[in-house]
Amino acid sequence: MNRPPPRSRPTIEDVAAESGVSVATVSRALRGLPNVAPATRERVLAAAAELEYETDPQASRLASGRTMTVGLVAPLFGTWYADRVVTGAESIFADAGLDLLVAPVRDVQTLGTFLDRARSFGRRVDGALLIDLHVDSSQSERLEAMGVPMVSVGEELGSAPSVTIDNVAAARTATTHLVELGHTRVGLIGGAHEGAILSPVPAHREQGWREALVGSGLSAGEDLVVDGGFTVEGGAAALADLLDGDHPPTAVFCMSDRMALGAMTEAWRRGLRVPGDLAVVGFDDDDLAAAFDITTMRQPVADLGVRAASMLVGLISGEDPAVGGTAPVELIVRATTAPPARAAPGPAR
Amino acid sequence: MNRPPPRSRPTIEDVAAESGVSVATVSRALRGLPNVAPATRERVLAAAAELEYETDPQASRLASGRTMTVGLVAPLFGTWYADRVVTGAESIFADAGLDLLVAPVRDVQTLGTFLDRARSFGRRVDGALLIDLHVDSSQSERLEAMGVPMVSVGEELGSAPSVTIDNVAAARTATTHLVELGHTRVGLIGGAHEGAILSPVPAHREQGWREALVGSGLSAGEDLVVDGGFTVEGGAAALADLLDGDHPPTAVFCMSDRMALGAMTEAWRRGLRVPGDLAVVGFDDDDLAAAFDITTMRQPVADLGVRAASMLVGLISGEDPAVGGTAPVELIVRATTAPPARAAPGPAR
DNA sequence: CAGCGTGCTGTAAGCGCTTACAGAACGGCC
DNA sequence: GGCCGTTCTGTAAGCGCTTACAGCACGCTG
Repeated sequence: MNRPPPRSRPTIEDVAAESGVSVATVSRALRGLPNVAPATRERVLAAAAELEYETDPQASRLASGRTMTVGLVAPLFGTWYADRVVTGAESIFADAGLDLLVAPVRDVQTLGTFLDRARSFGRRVDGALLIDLHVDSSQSERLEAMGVPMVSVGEELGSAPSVTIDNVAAARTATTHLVELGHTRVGLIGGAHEGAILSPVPAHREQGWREALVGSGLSAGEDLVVDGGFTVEGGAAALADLLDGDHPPTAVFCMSDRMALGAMTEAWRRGLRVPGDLAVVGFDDDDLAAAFDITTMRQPVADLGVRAASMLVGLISGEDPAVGGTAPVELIVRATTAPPARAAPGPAR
Repeated sequence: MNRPPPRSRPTIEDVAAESGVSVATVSRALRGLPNVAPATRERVLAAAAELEYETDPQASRLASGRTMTVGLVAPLFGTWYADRVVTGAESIFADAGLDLLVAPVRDVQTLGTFLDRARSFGRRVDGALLIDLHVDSSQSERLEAMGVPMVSVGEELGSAPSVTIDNVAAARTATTHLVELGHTRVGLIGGAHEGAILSPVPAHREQGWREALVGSGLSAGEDLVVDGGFTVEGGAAALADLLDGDHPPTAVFCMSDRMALGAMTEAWRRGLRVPGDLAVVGFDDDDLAAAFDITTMRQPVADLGVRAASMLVGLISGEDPAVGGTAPVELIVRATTAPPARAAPGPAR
């Protein structure tokens, strides 16, 4: 079936022989532990370098009980969000010498199969980063079965510390921006996450939208709320619904940039100008927001990754369970917001 | 019967004791090896189930020399392409009991750091899947240092077998589609991959475009070729260049759907109708192509992932090095292509 | 009935590290 | 000088599996 490695690699014993010390000392020297005389350490390091020795990770893992690996539980590929989080996190993990084992979880089904083998997964990692993952309480219990420290990014998740943003405040800021421009009918394009697992995040954003409107004495009626499914097409369809209503809005706050883009294309198709006839605010500040010059709420996603990774590394090395954190969200005003045409009639542009 | 061992996790020895056989037999039974009497196997399985025994992966790896892990080396993390490939590949790997270790390689720099530790990475995996990764010959050499079987997806890569598409033929098909509609000036929006590592793929697609035009006696001049950098913004800028030229095209073939989308928005901004005033063909059939109803060349990306993963699993278990494969590409005609307005004047629609 | 292949099981030697514990060398202190 | 604390180093016992090899029982064959 399988053949052993082509050439026998040097073992720790070879290094010990080469440098004239015991394997224990080599192990200590190589790992930078104290209680090794500087001269000895140098000799060991030289020998290791000369032999091109590299510690066997499997042996080290078995002996130490540490896997030196962290799990990434996420809809890892394909989403801008997870990508940015990982971008931020990976260097932290790399610095800590931790490998990245992924558990792609992209829908209810893959989540189920993951949860089924959570215990097994837990044996392969020292900790796990849960990205944009929402589970109910029974699933949360199965998650705990992993038996390793975890940190959640983007969602509050059971007892695990989390790194998130204040979605209510962010939505309030976005909506207030539109209100301050003079809009009095501000639609909301949101929805449940497509994963079909109900996340509280959309609800929080809706709450922020509502607070901003109600606080200004404006309507936050149900006729202003449409589900866009967090997709481009959904955003387009949602705006169509909104515009076909009795009392269409002059502005919309979308819970994602992709939906904002969808809404914009629907507006264009109808011959409406953005922002002249319709102001649009997105959420995320992803690559498309930049490409289409969309006013949006910028999440410091890479930074969330950094924070979460640092926290996880801390937990793994036995530090006190941190309380989690909330990162700031910033309004980025670009080309898709302006006062309503009627309120401030001016040159077409 | 009832064991009150306050032990942490059960070991294989516990299972052996419980089922009254030796650890060797337990090991064989659990792994489905032959030479185990059916009755014995059943007894072992029952004992393992009762004790909730699960093989320790680290110990197994050390003893067997197999890591039961594959590496995922992907340059454009978070891209639709890598996402689809992994989606296809993961179930194959899961079925083979292989874990997924990722090496995010998103630009020249991360590629460099990865190559530096390629040897080390190779000790942690039994094989590697290289997604959309292009390297020059010296880098290719460092890749080989991994010392494990590899399969490349999307790019020909040194001596590793690869699973790709016929980019020349695909581009030819796309361009021919436009020519057959009656277009005589067909622009090309392409470019090098953003990774700044030169890939032969764009060159192949350009060749296909050229072949189609030249074969029909049409111009394939340099003034029809613009670099769009494989981004939405780049696509928009590229089309702007094209349209500002002396003899603008009535159709463009874009090497990616994202650039096609960019081109379309630029056309819209100028008041041009797609496909009426400008026909557009993209490449990939990614999520945006569907959302914007873009005519495009569909790559069976998930299928590439499946093929590549299967091939890699084969290689790992010592099968003959397969020769790689070429997957079919399909023209998906949607709403962005039509005969040129002048050639076939018709209802505005 | 000796001889032998076949099918199953057990013994035990690793796999290459980490780490508890013991030992050695040394200097300071009473 | 005896005693003790410090530092550094070595010994060796695992970590929990896999697997080469040996052994054994059995049924056939000649």
